[in-house]
Amino acid sequence: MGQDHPSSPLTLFIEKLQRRCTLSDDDCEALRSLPFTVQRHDAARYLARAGDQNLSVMVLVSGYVHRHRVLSNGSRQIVAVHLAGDLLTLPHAASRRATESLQALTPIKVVEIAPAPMIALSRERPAIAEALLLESIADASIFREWVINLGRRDARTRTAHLLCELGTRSAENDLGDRTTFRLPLTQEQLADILGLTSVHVNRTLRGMKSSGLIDYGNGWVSVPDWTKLSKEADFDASYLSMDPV
Amino acid sequence: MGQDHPSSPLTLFIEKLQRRCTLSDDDCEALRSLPFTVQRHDAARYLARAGDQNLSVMVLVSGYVHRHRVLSNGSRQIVAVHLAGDLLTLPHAASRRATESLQALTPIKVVEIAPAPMIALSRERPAIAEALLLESIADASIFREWVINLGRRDARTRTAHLLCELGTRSAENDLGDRTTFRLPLTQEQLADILGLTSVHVNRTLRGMKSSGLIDYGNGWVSVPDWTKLSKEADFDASYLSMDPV
DNA sequence: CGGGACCTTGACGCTCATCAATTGCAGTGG
DNA sequence: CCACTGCAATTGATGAGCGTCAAGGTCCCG
Repeated sequence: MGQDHPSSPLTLFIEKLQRRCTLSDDDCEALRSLPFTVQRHDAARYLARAGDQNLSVMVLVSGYVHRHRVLSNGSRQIVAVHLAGDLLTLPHAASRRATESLQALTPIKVVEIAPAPMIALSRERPAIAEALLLESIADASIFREWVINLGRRDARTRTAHLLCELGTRSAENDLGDRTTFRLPLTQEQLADILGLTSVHVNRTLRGMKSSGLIDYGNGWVSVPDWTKLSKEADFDASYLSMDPV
Repeated sequence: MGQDHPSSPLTLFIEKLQRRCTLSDDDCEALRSLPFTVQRHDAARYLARAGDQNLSVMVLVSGYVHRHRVLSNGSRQIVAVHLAGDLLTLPHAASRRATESLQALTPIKVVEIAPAPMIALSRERPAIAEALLLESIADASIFREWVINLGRRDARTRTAHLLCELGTRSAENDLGDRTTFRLPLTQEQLADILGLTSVHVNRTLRGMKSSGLIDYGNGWVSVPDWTKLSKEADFDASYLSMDPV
């Protein structure tokens, strides 16, 4: 369906893959010429629900998406935040049944690809299979960092760390500067990422604001002094960058 | 240069891969005939340290290994526990520099493979590339579950959930029954998995023991009533099993 | 101008951390 | 065989960090 020239909706995604490994022009062209559709969705729309089966492959073209689970005690935990350029459906490639839900945070555009051609392509082209593996490994690296964040950092450090990560990833995905980035999350959603309550997130953000660590409001964050914030956050970006340092 | 017949040290690993996707006899044979060495290490020995570069590919043949990071405030978080049959070095395949340390929990045997032949093999054989991708996705699924565990479950539920996971994974890796499995972790190490203190882990385990939820001691756990434990744990094994349900 | 998200703030309580002993147990060497 | 050592498990007392409950406040939008 959609096939913009010169910039396909997959451009951000392909550039992200190329930052991790080398894809030939042929490989990129093959990706771009996969049959796909572009879907638009409103904020809060579910792209998948825990338990869903037979999902298509989805790449986020613009906007923000989160992945979460609601527990039997009624609480919710967000396990991932996706930015434009991210591949959303790696976790669904292995198990038939999704274990978490995908939901839009903002109005979004998503590319949908049928699983079969995607699988066929990655079998034909080792470079693409490799890129997907590296993508999955990069995701896993972020999950492990979240485990560390939730396990061993207090509310303030934990919050600061999340902001550093999102700033860095925004910059990496070409969404701007790491010191000024969009944060389309309510304090309740931040709480569900950080394993806190919205009340405590509120106090924590307020504290960071009054210390001049961050400037925050209206869905945007700006960081006056990146070094200061990343020190408070115990943040080391190396878990995000896959290139040789 | 061990090359046992009929059971190669890679048997457990290959069987695990085959549970996730189909490998032809040729594929398996190709894996088995990769040049490798078998290393033995004592408990507490480091296989890799945060910051290390150029690591070889390692598969755990027997024993237990954990992956952890020490934070600047001195605390430690364990982000993974590996059982016999697990591939240990997927995270190192992408970034040159390890972000966490790998350390033996018990005396272990490890297969080491040079990265280059492994990479070459996965480029030649799409099925092997696919198996590695599925392995990585399965790992990531466990990490996300740990995020949920740390973020939104209290000490008792969280501990119960970990035990359910380790029981299930032990059974999956052919190390026995899910209701009676080895747990070669001190209470301090459990605390570093669960984001708690060893004191609190002690009280929690004690509480679970006196409720008859588990029987625990001497590096072993046995579960009198699996249904009861998994209810307390809010445990749903589907995040571990990659097969169609 | 009214309703509905979301943010903000205060008072209070509980889970879990901290600090500090004590006990048990396995290994080691005299 | 029995001190000696060292690590892990256990227990108690106290307190901090964060949760809970409840009540506004603010802003946007119809």
